[in-house]
Amino acid sequence: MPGVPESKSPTVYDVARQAEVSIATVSRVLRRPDKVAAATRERVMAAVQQLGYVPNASARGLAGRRTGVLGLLIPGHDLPTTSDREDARSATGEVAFIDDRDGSAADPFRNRYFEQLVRGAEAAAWREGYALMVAAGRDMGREVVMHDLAGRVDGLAAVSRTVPDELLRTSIGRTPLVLVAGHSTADGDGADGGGEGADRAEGADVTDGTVDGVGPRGAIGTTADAVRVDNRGGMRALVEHVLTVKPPGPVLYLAGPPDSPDAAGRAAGFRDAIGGDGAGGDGGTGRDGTAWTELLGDFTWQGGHDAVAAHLEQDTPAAVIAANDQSALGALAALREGGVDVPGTCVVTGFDGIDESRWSTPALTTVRQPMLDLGVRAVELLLRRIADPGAPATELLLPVDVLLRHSCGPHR
Amino acid sequence: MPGVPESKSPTVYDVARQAEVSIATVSRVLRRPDKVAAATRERVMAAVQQLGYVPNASARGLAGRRTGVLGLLIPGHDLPTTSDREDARSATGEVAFIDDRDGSAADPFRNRYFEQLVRGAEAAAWREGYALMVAAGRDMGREVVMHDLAGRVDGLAAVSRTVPDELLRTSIGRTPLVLVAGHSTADGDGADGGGEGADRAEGADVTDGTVDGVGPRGAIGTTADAVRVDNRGGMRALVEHVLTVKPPGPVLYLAGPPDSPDAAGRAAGFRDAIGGDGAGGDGGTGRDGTAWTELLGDFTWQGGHDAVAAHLEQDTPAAVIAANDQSALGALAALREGGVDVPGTCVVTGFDGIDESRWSTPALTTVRQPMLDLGVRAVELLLRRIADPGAPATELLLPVDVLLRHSCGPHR
DNA sequence: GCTCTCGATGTAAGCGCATACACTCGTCGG
DNA sequence: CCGACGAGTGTATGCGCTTACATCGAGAGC
Repeated sequence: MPGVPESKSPTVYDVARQAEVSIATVSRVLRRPDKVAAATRERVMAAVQQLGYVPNASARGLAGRRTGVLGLLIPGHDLPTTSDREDARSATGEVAFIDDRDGSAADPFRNRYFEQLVRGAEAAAWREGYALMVAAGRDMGREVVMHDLAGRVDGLAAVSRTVPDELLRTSIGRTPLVLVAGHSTADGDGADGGGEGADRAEGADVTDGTVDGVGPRGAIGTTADAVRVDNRGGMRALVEHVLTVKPPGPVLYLAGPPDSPDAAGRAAGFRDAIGGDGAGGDGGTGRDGTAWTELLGDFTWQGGHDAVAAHLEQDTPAAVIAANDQSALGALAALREGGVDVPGTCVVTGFDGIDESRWSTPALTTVRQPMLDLGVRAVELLLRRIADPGAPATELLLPVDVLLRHSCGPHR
Repeated sequence: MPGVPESKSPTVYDVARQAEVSIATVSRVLRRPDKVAAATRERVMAAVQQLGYVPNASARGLAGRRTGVLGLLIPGHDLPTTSDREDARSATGEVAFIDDRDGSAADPFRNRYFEQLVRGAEAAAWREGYALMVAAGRDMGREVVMHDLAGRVDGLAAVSRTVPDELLRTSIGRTPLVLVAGHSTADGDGADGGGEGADRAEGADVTDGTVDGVGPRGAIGTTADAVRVDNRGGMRALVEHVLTVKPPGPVLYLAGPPDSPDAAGRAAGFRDAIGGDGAGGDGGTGRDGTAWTELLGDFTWQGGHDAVAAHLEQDTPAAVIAANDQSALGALAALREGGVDVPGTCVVTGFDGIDESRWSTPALTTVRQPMLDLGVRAVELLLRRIADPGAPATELLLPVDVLLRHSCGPHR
């Protein structure tokens, strides 16, 4: 290519020569323009433009001892569909016909909330002058991912349980770390089992280096910051609302599996709201006199359906509070089969905000995790930690969004 | 903190000293282990472990003249909800009650396919030893984003129309670039208006530095690689399928707005499939004798509904092929109102694969863009370009997925 | 008129790593 | 027994930038 200076990218030296200044001045113009005389500044800027100079981030990172990059580790696999469908299809290069009559093929990443997380984190990072690097935790080579990532970033936000705590601790080394409570069905959080008061729902910073090990903060828990979602407070708020709008009559709480931290947090929220006696049992009378019963579910449609159907044999509830959407949808079906009008006779609520909840009949009132916010807060926490590595571990408890829909009747 | 070596991160020098070798050997152990004697290698690895050494990516990038990072630029805004809901909410720290009876609040990023794109790109990048950096194009400071990004990555994949072509060209400079056709409703592609043959649908590489300027490749088009989605081929395949399963009777094509490249590509696909005469008009007889009519829609529910409702006054179609899902859903409603059984009397198809299509009654057969694939291919193309900067611009046309659902009856 | 101060700019020393090249020392063919 | 060879390792340089420090002038203060 004769004549065309297709050469290497220009460097500060090239700019300096062009502008007839030293490289230090070039650097100053770019980093702290106020430290340079206006005339000089303009001369340098002109040279930058003219040469199409783009600062080399590696060099900057090396010299400045910071990369200006934050990492976000989300759950994921190794191109799950690539080796199967994708590659096969692409090889033939033909349109694929997919039988989606059961709705299963619609999306390989159902309820894909991570886009929100990424966007929130990216925006927050950018706002503070950082770039965002994303990586998916994979089954194979996790150490490699982590190791690699750790060397590239100034700090790392990891969706909890994406990689084992153990690995986090060893691979990460000195890299600031923030744990992010992930999608509720994919991990545990909200296991706020202790005796904390209602103020935990206020989203205030809770400084604690000694949380009891439950939840996403295991072994590493005591040394890492974390952003969590307030399952308990969300359920409490939801139930309090339901109590004001439901028809007169008993309340049914459709619990989740006992070993799920999510289920535990939500159950605690329910008890907070219903109040009264029976806090330790499976039923009782709430502080406002409302009778309530707790049924054991397993987070599945069938489980919710069967439990409620069985219960209908003996009693008709005025409200079914389910610990998640799937079981709420099952309950909805059972009520329909039992001829119970929803929301006229009985209101129903779910938890999680899965896509299906929006399209059920009636549409399900549910609770959504603030994924965008999670991303934003995680980054904010991370930046705070980077700024002050010595600060005590902080836990942020984010309030949820309650989505009021038809299944709990007219609102307000 | 006395005693605790909370010092800086260890470097190759520390490892070298610990293992009693030179830094070159340490580097070799990490980069090309086969070049080092087994005993030495183990000694070094032990030191690495012991010190918790993590290579500094900036230094590596500087010395190696490559960052090992690819950039992905997706459309987006500046925390759209942050300054409003998020910040307001977080300030109070309380659970937000959102009236979602109309379904509008369910998700700030409806039909958010970008998670797929990111995952595909990330996985493909990782597979080749690269990390992925994502950035959202924002209204403000685009130059800054681009400039910054350009200095950080070895190559950049940009969803087309995320930033102006102009900016791409100037900011990017020498950085390898691949354009990615974005979500169909957000940008244009498939404007394969030229006289290309059916082979364009085969997903083969199409080498052309001289595409007519339509579509995402504007001024910069002739110099950048691109990955596109085959709207035309997708519609053609879909229509061919419909012709084999529909009841006897005429076909209605519900077109999109004339100025949309998407609409143009899909209309062309329809004509490819239906064949016969009338290729230039708004109706005719297909090559298999099927009568067809084209109605002008505008991609909206109402437009689809009204057009079909009006048409029903004079004729009952055996198939309604809509240029997108929204208008297909409108058509579905009009048919229901008109007492036309779907899919018994008339089959219906959409295009785009929006969430609603899955939950309509009957569920809508539609076409989905292979976002995961798009991400994978974009990265592959990018890597190819990085490897051979001098290669002619390549355009990849990806086949779509047809999601067969109840609205087009029993399949096969 | 001379020193002092301070703003503007230049000089030069790394930042941590990869790698070309030099060097050492067995091994092997002759 | 000697030189060529090659595997294994060390030395030294530079990647492009930031920044502490030195330098230089031009007013300000006396």
